[in-house]
Order: sequence, then structure tokens, then C-alpha cells
Amino acid sequence: MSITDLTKRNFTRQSHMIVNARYALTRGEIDIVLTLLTAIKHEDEDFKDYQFTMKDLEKKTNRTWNSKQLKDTIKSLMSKPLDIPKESGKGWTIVSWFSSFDYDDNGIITCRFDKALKPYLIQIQGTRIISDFRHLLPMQSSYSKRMYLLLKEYDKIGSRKFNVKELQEILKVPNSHKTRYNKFKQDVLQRSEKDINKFTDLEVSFVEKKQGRKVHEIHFFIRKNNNSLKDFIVNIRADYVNIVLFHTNDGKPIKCSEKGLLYYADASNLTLNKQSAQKTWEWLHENRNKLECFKNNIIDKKALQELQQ
DNA sequence: CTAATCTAGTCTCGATCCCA
DNA sequence: TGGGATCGAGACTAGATTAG
Repeated sequence: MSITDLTKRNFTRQSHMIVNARYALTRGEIDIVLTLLTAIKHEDEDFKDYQFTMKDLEKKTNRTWNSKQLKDTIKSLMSKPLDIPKESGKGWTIVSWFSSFDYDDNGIITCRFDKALKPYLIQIQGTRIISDFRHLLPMQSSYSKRMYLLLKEYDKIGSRKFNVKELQEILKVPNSHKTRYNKFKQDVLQRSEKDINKFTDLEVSFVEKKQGRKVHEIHFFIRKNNNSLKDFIVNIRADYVNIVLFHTNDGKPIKCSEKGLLYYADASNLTLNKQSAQKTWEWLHENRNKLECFKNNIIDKKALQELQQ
């Protein structure tokens, strides 16, 4: 009989309040948190005690753990509460991730999320960020994992602005990063850009906005990571239906129909034949960095509704 | 278990830019 | 033109992580 609560589920669901909370965890700590987030089921009405063995944890996190390592990580994790600002901007909530962890004689680990997290993890009010654990796990930097979640929140919108100071607060970066922007850029911004593009379903880039000489805002651009032509076509058919993809050299706008076929969105409404559609898809994929539909930060209504749910 | 490697954080240096 | 702030690169340290 298996007692493990670390099932094959790979999705984590958390409130935007948690994603945007202020906290800094090491990679090991954040991996423990994310692992246990996958144990929470959508239909759960309350937290239960989650139980698993070291083997389960190793299998799930794809790395080795020993009891001392685990104990040290948990102790450190318990000493790092979440700082959740109230949406009004005035108040705040300080809450621990877990209320207890237990490692018994039989090697079974039992843990319990803090009750106060219930509105942020189970009966979530407002925006939810659903992320695939398998994308988060391979990223080596904890900042990359945080940045991924922060950007994932806005993936349907296509861009996100950060005030540099606020972002540094959210990530709780050390003073050296605050006083040295270049260090912050190198270790946090560029590192997470690289990691996210390499490991996750998002493809991101950023530009700096300056006030005088000082960089005060970062604008991230977010779109789905289409490494293969196949994924690219699936993505366009899903999210960019009847949106101008690009204009041909002679000025005709091209769109993708609900049926997934490319057509000229002019008076003719002519659908491209199979051969030229194939060539056009390949061209679109090769030139995906330049496409109009990605440049204009498309906000489609359906995505916005989902986001506001 | 130890050694090698990686990561985070701090510090220094000269170059560059803004503004008075 | 010069002071002050910022930039970018690199050296260094402590600590964490991984490989053998």
C-alpha cells in the first residue's frame, strides 16, 4: 500500500497574492514548497496532512535528499515567512508556509500547510496562477522560478511592467543587488530570461526604461515558447484566431481562421492552399520574433476573462 | 565521506553619463 | 569642467550542491 501524497500531478495552483508576495527562498526550499503545492487537489475543501517518503520526494524533485539536508532545509524554510501586502496597499499579512513538518521512525514525512494560506491556495479569490511543476524544477536559480511565476501571471496579456524597486522587494534581493543595478540585471533579469526561455512554456524578453540615467522600470514581453513548428502552429490556432499575424509584401493581412487555416483578411477572404499554407507557416515560425501579432501585446477578451476569474 | 563545482553576495576599479 | 551617481567587468569569499 502506498501512503504517498506526491502523486503524478504536476500542476501547482496559487493565488496571485502569493506569487506577488515578498519572500526569498533558496532553490531547495522553493522546490519543497512547489512539490507540496502539487499535492493540493483542485477539489480539496481544506488542507489535509500530506504524507510522503524520502524516496517519493527524491523521485518527484529528481535529486537526492538525506534526512539532515531535509531537516536543515525545512528549518530554514520555516524561518522565512511570506510577506503578503493587502490589496488596498496599506495592510499586510505575515504567514509561514507550513505549520509543521514531522519525520517519523518509519521515514514518513508528514507536513501541514499553515491554515492562514487557505484563501491563497485552496479557495482562491481573484487571479490564480497555474504552473507546470516540470517547467519550474529544472531552473537552477530561485530567482528564475519566482520570475517565471510572476510572468506566468501575465502570459495571456503578453507583457508585464515592473518598477525596479518593487521587483527587488518582491524578490527580496540582497542590498548588493539593490545598490548595483548591473548585478541585479545580470543575476536576476538576464539569468531568469535565459532559464525561462530554455526550460519553460514561456518565451520572454525585457527592455529597460530609464529615468535620466537610472533604470527605474523593466518591461517584460511574454509569449508562448514555440520551439517547434508544431507547437507554434498549435499556439497560433489556440490564441491568435482572427488576429492579423502579418502583412504580405503587397500589403495583404493574413489571419488564422477558427478552423486553423490561413487566409487573406481582405475583401477576398481567400484561404491559402495547402502548399502555400505550409510555406507560410514555416516562414511565420522562422520569423516569429518579428510578427505583428506578438508585437502589439494582444489582449484577447477570452484570456482577460480567464485572468479575472 | 571528500573534492570539485556552482551560486550568492560583496567589493573594487576605471569608464561613462548627468547636471550644475 | 568637475562632482556625484551609475555602469560593466572581474576578483574574491562563504556556503550550497553535486559527483565520485
